Amino acid sequence: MQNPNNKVAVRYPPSPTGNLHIGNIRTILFNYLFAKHAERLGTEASMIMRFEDTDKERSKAEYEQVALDTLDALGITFTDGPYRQSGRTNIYIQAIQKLIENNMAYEGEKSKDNSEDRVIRFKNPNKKITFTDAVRGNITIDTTDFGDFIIARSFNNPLYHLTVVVDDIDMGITHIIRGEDHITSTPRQILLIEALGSSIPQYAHLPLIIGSDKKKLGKRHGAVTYQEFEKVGYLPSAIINYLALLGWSEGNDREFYSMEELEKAFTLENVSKSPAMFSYEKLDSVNRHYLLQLPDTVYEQEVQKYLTKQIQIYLDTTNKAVRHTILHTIIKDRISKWGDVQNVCNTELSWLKNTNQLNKEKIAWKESSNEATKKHINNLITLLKTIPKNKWEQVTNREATFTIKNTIWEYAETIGRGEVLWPMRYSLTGEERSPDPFTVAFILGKEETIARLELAKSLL
RNA sequence: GGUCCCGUCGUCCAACGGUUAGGACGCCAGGUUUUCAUCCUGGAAACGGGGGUUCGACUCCCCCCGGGAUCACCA
Repeated sequence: MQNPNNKVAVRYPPSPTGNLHIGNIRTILFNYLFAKHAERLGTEASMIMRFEDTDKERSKAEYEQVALDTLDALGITFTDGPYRQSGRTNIYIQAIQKLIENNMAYEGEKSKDNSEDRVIRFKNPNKKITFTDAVRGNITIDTTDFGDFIIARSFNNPLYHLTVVVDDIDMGITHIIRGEDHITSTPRQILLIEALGSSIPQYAHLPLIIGSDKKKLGKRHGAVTYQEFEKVGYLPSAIINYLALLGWSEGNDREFYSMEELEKAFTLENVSKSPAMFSYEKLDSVNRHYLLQLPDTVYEQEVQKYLTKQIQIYLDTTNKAVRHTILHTIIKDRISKWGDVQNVCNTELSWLKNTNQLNKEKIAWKESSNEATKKHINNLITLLKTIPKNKWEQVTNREATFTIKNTIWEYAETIGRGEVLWPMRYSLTGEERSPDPFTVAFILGKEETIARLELAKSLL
């Protein structure tokens, strides 16, 4: 653990060459959690936002804003920045000059493109570097293989390895927490740090998030940027919770954590070493958990944004109890994320608009005869007619559903539930799958329910 | 191919020398007011292989095998 008097500084260094994807976010999240955890223990912690945009060809300002918005949406904050490497060229030039003066770097042969620039190479001392990784322990790599690697295209065109090192030193970064894909480049950065006369920070290399093919998660694995997840309708709390558990656990079987709880529990020691496969199914299930915990008012407000136009219009014309039943009982039971709402509207609620054609063959239950079914429907009509209209259309709660059920139940039990209930449900919806017949009848109202039953009866 | 990293159910994580190897997702079965969904209960499902060390190894060591990352004038 950190000494309370120590400072801790981490950085979020995306390069704005595309939207933040799930791997970037997980790395940033772990940096954030590490810093916050230290802070809770009394250590002064700073999180530095830094855009690494030295690749002028691919970097775009719009991506920076999207990245900032993404972190904001997820509740991941930073204390310094955002900095931009493109605006810090002078610092890099100074570093390059210092290296050249100290005979640790030199101008190499002419750049291979058409410019007049001469590349700057680092004079590799060719030695073995051992560093301690907070996740994996000691790692030793011989830097001889790297040769005199290039650190800048020209004096005012520094390259990645130089800029990260200079920035990390300049910004006082104490902990570099990044993806496992950076392990091999760590020694060459350490070489640079030593040449610049600074001390080596603590490293922690996180296991990669992989796709179902076990390869590093990327575009070809489908939706991987936050924007895509947002569009499909995942909750930030679910994404955070799921991502935190991809490559980390408290050491027990706990499954759910709020951001605050993560801040309290997170330690680098509990980060796992092996890669983690991303599972949309598991994310769905975590998301459903959080969806169910939303307060009714919040849920209703959000779910409306995803309703189909027809359902929205329908809900505007109906009473409170029906509206509540559709939103909370029918839809909520069938979605794990907002993006599922539309599909439920189109399938499980298709019967609301009364355009479903009844297939005569499907009205009767299994081996049941049309004749018997016709009789049951007729009896149902008789029973249902005994329910007063005002009782059917209870506006305060779903009591009407139970009234309908109670009225029919004894008959259904006597004859056989399937024999009676299937024809009723099918006649009302014209669908092989739908909510239960009592709920459907309640929503449809007395007149419509009886009309549909009469229609089905006439077909038999 | 060189170098480096990793290796517990299909997947995500537990068990850090002694457990019937545990939880979750998914899957299967049964149940809960007919169907679908929800919910409940139950079930199948793993220590990559071989040597050691030890009274005792998933846990420690070595070898093999397997998977991945990285080897840019990208970051």
